[in-house]
Amino acid sequence: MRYEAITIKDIAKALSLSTSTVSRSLSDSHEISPETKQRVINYAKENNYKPNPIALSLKDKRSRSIGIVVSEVANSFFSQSINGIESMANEKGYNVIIAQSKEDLEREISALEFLASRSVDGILISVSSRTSNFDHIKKLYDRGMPIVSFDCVVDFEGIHKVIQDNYKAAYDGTVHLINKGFKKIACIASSSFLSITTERVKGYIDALKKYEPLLKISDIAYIDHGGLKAEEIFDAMDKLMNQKEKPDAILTCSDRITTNVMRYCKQNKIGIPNQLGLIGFSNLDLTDILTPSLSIIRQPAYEMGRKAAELLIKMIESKRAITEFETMVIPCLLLERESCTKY
Amino acid sequence: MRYEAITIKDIAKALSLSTSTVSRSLSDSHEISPETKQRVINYAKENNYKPNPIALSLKDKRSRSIGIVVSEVANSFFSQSINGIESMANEKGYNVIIAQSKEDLEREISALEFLASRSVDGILISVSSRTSNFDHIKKLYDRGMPIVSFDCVVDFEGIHKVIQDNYKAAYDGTVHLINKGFKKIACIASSSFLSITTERVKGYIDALKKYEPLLKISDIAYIDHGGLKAEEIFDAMDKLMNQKEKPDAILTCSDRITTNVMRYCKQNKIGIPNQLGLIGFSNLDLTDILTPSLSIIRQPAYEMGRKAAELLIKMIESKRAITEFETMVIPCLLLERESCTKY
DNA sequence: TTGTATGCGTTATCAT
DNA sequence: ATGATAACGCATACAA
Repeated sequence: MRYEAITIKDIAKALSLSTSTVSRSLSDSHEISPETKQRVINYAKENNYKPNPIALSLKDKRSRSIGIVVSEVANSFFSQSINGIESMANEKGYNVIIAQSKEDLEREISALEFLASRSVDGILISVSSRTSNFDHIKKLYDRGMPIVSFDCVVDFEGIHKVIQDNYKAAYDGTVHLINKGFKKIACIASSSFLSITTERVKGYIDALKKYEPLLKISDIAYIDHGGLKAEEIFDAMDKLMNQKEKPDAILTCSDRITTNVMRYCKQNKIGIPNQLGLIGFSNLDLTDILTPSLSIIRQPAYEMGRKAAELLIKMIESKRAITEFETMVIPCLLLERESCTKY
Repeated sequence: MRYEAITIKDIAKALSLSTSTVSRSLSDSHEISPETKQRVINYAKENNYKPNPIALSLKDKRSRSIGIVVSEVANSFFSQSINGIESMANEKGYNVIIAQSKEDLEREISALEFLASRSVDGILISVSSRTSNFDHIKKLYDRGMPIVSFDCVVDFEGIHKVIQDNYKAAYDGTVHLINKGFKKIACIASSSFLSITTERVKGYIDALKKYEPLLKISDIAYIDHGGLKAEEIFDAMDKLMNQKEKPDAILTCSDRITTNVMRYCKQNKIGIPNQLGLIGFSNLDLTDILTPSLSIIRQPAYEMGRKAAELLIKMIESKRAITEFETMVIPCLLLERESCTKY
């Protein structure tokens, strides 16, 4: 025996009114007599009337819900993003439906279809690290679905993007290592076709160039599948560390890469920073105390989530694209070892 | 210009059929001629027809979505739980709507109302650490909403619960410290009225009792507000460590407590385990390499999420409570320092 | 000021 | 084998 919510019809019957009178009373229409209005409102309140959102959705052709597609919920960056998205959505009266791509293109496509067929009003997506072709997203976008892309962004004409200041963060991080006296700085990044990768790598290279005479050649390794498997990252480290001229420091360009490089160093008894300098993108709680010397680039996950959700809802409610800008850039936070304790 | 999905009506018009014929063809009714059926199916496929889930929801009075209420999405335990919930829900054709209580009773109540009014078919909840009264949940439950409680569970007659083996994990963890030779083991736990707290503390005390002659008196500190603020945990540590007879080891009974005790030790240069033994509940990635001696109790977040979702969906689809059992207990995993590298 | 009728997309129950 | 109609809950254009 499932709970049956009270409807407008029930109220109408109880008060011997028509449904339209009840409906109008509840929406505080001025064309209803004060007494009737009060009677209805009182009865509704007493019986805890709540409009059925599904009926409203059917009528209005909108569900007041937004979909999120990320590769993995159980990832500190994304869970913090979702936190931001949820808080903004909640403020605006939307709810949030989650789907995971698990770093897999097929699953990403079906997640999008799933959300679209669930009639969300709009979608926030950070593409998987295996997504090099954006046709499935463009198709949906072209059919009119409001979409905002964040972090691992999609790149085609017109779509709105919310990103971190990847270039600057990587540049500053590299300079930080240089200032600490490291001479041969390597870089480990994600899939080479992701914009976050190319931007971060560019920041890294530009920093090296600027200080070129001081430095040995650069060394970049790419990890292709989101670094879901630790081994791929360990292999990259093996390769880097077994060279004749091995690096004395590393810039790690994703949460998972940072974590697993630390794990690698631990297992192979490579001291940080005595034997190897390290600065990495990471949103994991605890990285701040991991070693006395680790510096971290915190990604503005929460803020990005809020901004992306705000933008998406604006698009939904204006019923067409916002034209003011296309890409919103949010700065990262460089936590140097000294300031880590403030966290 | 929003994308308008094709409807049964459109198909009917295009093929000069009635909506009922189209509907029946699509549901593969035997009372439709094979030719007509094929024509409809082909047309539907070509035009990418998808039934409108909102219309179905209105008709069937079910939305094929389940709500989740947790204190905080950006928490490794809960994001892993959500991962499990999402994967199970996805398999069963449900989607997942998320709401956060932020460790606040008011927000928990409104989150529940929000979900109920959004017509989810059922709710998974882990109550906030400020929730000592379960009336708001019982009310919803008594009105017929299927609810499964997990982790921080609700306790009233009849409600299904999915929990960790809190007692055993705390017991084993304490014994682990005893076996390592620690003599005065303190315990820091969450709100004293939460079942996870009482169970864990009981495990801790029973372990101490068993080895009593060897050990000094026990020492328990409770952290009341989910440990959202690090200071509360730092204060508890100050108090513990400034006693005449300070502990030589600590059992930390939540993710956040474990993290912040580590942070406290780092800041106060307390070596683990030389100056202080430590074993703690934690699902944070990286804790495994934090110090060479840290042992961890991993909570089965993903599995709990899957089990809880499975149970909830079973309740929803059977349209009444499952009567076989009430509480499902899932074991934790004790990761001792040696085995941590296997993680 | 209030009531009646219609439509949102779908399926079930009647007809035919 | 197919079509017409009602119903799910709500809002609104149209009548009265």
